[in-house]
Amino acid sequence: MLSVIEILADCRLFTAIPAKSFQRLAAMARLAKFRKGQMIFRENEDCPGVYVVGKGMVRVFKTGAGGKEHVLHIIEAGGTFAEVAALGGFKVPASAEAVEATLCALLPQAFFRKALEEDHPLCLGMLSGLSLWVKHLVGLLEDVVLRDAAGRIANYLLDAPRAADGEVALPSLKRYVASHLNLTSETFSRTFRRLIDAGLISIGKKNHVRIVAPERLRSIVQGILPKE
Amino acid sequence: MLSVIEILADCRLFTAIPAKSFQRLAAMARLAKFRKGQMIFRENEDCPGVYVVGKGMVRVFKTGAGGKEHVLHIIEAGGTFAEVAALGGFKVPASAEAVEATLCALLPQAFFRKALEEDHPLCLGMLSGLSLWVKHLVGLLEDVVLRDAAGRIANYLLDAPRAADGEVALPSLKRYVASHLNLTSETFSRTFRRLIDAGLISIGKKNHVRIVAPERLRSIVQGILPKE
DNA sequence: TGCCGCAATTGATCCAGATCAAGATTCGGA
DNA sequence: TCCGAATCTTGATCTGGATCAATTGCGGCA
Repeated sequence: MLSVIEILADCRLFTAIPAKSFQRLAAMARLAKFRKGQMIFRENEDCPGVYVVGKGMVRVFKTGAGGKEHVLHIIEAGGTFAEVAALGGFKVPASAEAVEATLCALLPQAFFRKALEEDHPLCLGMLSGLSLWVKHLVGLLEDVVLRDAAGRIANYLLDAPRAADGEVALPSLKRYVASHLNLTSETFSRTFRRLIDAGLISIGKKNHVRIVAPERLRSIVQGILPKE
Repeated sequence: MLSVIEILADCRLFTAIPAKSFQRLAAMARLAKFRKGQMIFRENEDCPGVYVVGKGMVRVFKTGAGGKEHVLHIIEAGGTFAEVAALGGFKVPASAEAVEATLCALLPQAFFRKALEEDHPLCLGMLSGLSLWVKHLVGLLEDVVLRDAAGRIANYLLDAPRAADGEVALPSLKRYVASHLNLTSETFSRTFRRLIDAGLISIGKKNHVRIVAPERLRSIVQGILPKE
């Protein structure tokens, strides 16, 4: 079983902070455990604090009229969520659910804000973390607004972290990836197929994708979609 | 002619910071003037620093394949742009153009980052400013992804700042508002008309809109769209 | 090993909003 | 005041992706 310390040490957001700040964070954190499928919080609830994922997977999503969902973010080990609401002190703007059994470290909101006020390096670290998050959001927006289905998928594949063998692993259900890209799973499936048939990618085993022709993928991202 | 001090004093982002920090910012700032239609910077250029608008209007937008544009943000007096890139130290992720003759204060990037490193209260202020910006972006994303044309316009009108007489002023060209909501100006025009015909809003003079039935508008935002 | 249930694929249609194409207004400048 | 250019409106058509509807595939479990 992971400890709070281990979880925090693996978190990107906190890698750049000095040992002393780290100690203080670790001291205030507590473990939070969630079953597969369990809701962590719902849109508009008070923000409990900053969550750091140690193990498992969480999806953060907005729900619209008629129950339609849009996945804002899929967080795996080392990632954080609810930082923004904790920082700004407002209600959480989206819902979070554990996609599989998940273990998190929770930095309670009040403690966290206090630490920020007293700890300048931590503050700086958070600033650069946040600015990355904004960049990511702008990228997402760009995706949804300026690219077609093939472009979004291509962009997603090129941006995704590659495993050692050069393949990218799709996180959990394809359905969630589709929603993240604002596509239905049907369209995702069809477009994915077209990319395979065109020889741009091929599937390895079990949710793994091999990128065969990165340059051609890149041109799709730019909006040059290949004829059928 | 506005001075740097006056511009900074009117800026929301810097209202919460102590006098001393303010002085230091003012000392490093310089004025930047732009003609109507002038480009301020283009996507992927180095970030010159943080711009604070004192007078005029700036639109920040992304350009996609085939020259399609999407307006991320329209900034008027008191607003800032390029903060995120300045903070994170990366290239600007979008282009900026002066929609009308515009006067800005520019806080050069290197100075600004230095100030952040040494000035804790400033840092805290920026953090909460940034968290608001993230919230705004998430709202935009929600808009584009979960709402139809009528819902987006209704939401925009309800969120927009009201003038003293309860009317909202559309910033400059309708075309830019449409692009901000990811609509063509044709669709914007048509949908706007439907809202007027349904008696939810009415037009005052010169780009001013009166909200007649806020509750009904709100229900449209939720996704209940009124029959023709 | 065979069944059950969820996910993924595939096919057929539908629709909101884009695009194309004219007019109608508005506004700045001489 | 009038003119020209740009914006805005309105109408007709087109289309990417959504929706509806079966199948197919796969992983866990008794």
